[in-house]
Amino acid sequence: MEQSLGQESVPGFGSLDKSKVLDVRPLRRLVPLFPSASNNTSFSTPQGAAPFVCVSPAGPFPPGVAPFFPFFISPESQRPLEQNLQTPSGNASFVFNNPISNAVPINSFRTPPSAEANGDTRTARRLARSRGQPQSQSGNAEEDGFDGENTRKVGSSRSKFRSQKRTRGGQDINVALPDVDIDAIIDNVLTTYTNTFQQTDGDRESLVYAFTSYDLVRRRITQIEEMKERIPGAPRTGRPDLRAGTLFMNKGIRTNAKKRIGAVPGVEVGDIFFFRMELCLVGLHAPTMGGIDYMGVKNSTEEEPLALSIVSSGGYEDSVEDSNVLIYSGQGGNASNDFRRDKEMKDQKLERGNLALEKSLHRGNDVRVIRGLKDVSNPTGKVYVYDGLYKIHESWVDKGKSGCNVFKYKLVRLPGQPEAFTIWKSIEQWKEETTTTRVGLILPDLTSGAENLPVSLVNDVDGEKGPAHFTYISSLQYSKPVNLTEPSDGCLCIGGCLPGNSNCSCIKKNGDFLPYTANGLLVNQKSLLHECGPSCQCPPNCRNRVSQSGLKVRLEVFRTKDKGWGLRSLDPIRAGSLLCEYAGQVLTISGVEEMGGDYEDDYIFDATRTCQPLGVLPGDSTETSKAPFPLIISANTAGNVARFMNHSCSPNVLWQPVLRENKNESDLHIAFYTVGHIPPMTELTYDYGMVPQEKAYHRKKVCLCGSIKCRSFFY
DNA sequence: CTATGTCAGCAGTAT
DNA sequence: ACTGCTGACATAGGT
Repeated sequence: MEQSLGQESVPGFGSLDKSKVLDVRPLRRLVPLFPSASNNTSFSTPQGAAPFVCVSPAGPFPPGVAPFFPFFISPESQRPLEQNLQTPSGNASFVFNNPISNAVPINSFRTPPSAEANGDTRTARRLARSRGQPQSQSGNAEEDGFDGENTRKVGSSRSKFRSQKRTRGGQDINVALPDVDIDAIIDNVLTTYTNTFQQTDGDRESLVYAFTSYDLVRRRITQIEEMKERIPGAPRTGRPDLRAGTLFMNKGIRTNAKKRIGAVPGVEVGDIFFFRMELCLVGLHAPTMGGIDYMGVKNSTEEEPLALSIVSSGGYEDSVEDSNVLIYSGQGGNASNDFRRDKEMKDQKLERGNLALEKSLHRGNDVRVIRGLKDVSNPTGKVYVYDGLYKIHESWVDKGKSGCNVFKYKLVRLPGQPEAFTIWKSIEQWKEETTTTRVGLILPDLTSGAENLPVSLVNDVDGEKGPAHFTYISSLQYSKPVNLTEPSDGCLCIGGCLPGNSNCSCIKKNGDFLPYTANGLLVNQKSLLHECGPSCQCPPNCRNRVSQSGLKVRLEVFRTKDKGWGLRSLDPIRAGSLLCEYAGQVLTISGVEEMGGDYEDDYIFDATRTCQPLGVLPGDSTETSKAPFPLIISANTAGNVARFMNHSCSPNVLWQPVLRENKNESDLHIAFYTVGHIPPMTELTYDYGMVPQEKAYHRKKVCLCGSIKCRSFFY
């Protein structure tokens, strides 16, 4: 699918000699670096680019500059600074361009009832939703004891596992389902939320926390659901997005529960979402399915409904060439997408959302627009982009396909807002055109085909023609094998490892969980992740080999304003996605120490470094990453895109030690996963962390990440 | 592999 | 009680 893209879209670089290494100083550092004497080599870019040798010292961090929050930030240039301002005390000090008028509580914002009321009254029986596996013809299907009501509660006296044998395609598998207490996790999230955050509207930090925890819980529920899928008769919770949503809404782990006209505090133009429930959670758009959100607003005389936000998902043929204009169809009339009613089309009526849009046209209030697009990484799914405020310019009635009346509304984007949807359009073109005229493009693929996707190199900031040249390798290079302390054997899952299979030794090592969801998202950060490796029987596409599959999103090395080169993505990325691993040459400890104090390498990844745990499910696992043995990687002369990732004290990417099963040698890798959803063109950063012992190759550097949590230096 | 169909879901609004 | 620009999967149709 994606594999073919790489070579074909990179014309003219096949002749490049990847073995040529330019020796120039790295750029990601914030300390002044001056041209080294080492000369460039015969490597030449089409533009005759000179290797980059120097990064100007960055001045003191300018006051008032946007603090860096994880996973929401669009490129700085596209953000109005004042939107990110916060007082050090954590009090929200957002600047509202649109004063909130007539904020009204949502009447269904329930106060948290007792934990028992949280949805378990339902008897979700979604039985024959199998993916080809035989359903309950096995005799013991009914006696498994899953009673639906208590599955998620931790039974104090219950055994840790409920398991049963069943045959599947002649192969005996043992399905185990560890008890997981989602309610306890939620309670922990709630405690952190209420204790740590002010929850005043406009506090982006609490919004980010609620939002990130939501997806963590959603992934966790998904993981458990995928195990249950393989146990006949086990009750199915159904959609994890809704399930997690209900829990969060009922507990009040959400922001902006009051409806309002105009901008929503804490939500920034360009923020992306992957579920409609996420829009509800942050107060951007309340209806879980409906396309138009509105509320009654008091006029001088009476109350009238006004439109607040719309979600445009292309379901009603709304598209228009100008991406600042949106033609939106009213709601109603199309009974065809609802099986409960007849399939006839009807005339739309001027009621509900349609009436609100009409009133908003006359009142002239701002309307938030969320654009739904097909998600590249997950073709069945959608990604929602908050495209900022629009105004309704006109409305009319059209005849739909079946001759019925359809209301149409023309919305025009307010000027002066950060770019959001338009940048997506540009990216679409950049990716398709091979002879692109993109400003600042230096190389269409700096990997020269070494990855399955091209990685572009751009600089639209200054005159630098590119980073120091290095050999592009996509994984680790060992000078000699390292012996494992505990030699281990791989698993025997010939068809691939499946969730809940307690016979799989790799799954066992991960605490009986397959650490990834079916679409390859990391469920949670672990101190050490066990993937299948060379000694396993499973195929390369095994679900427990996510970090081995190469790049999945279109990455780009770009020139930052003050931090040298950086890494970003052209594609939107879901929370928990694999980004890449840290490739380079594995150094032996003794080898490094022999080099003594003179050894300087800014491309060192030392797996003994420690970071604040990130993206960890509260109450589930609070471990920080810990490698089972020392691993020092140098990407100085050979490495991959990871070497361009800058440090941040509020990162949007986490690193994770991954052990791939191998009998005789160590096969420890460092893989990077996204903490939250990341919009296109957002710089990707991780926490370089602290090192236990400062050595020659750990030089202290001044941090300019700009986060309110900034520790001011890193290694 | 793209389009259309099926179906349970849920928050919110309307009655 | 009713509504809806869901979301995941299944099936059908196309190249």
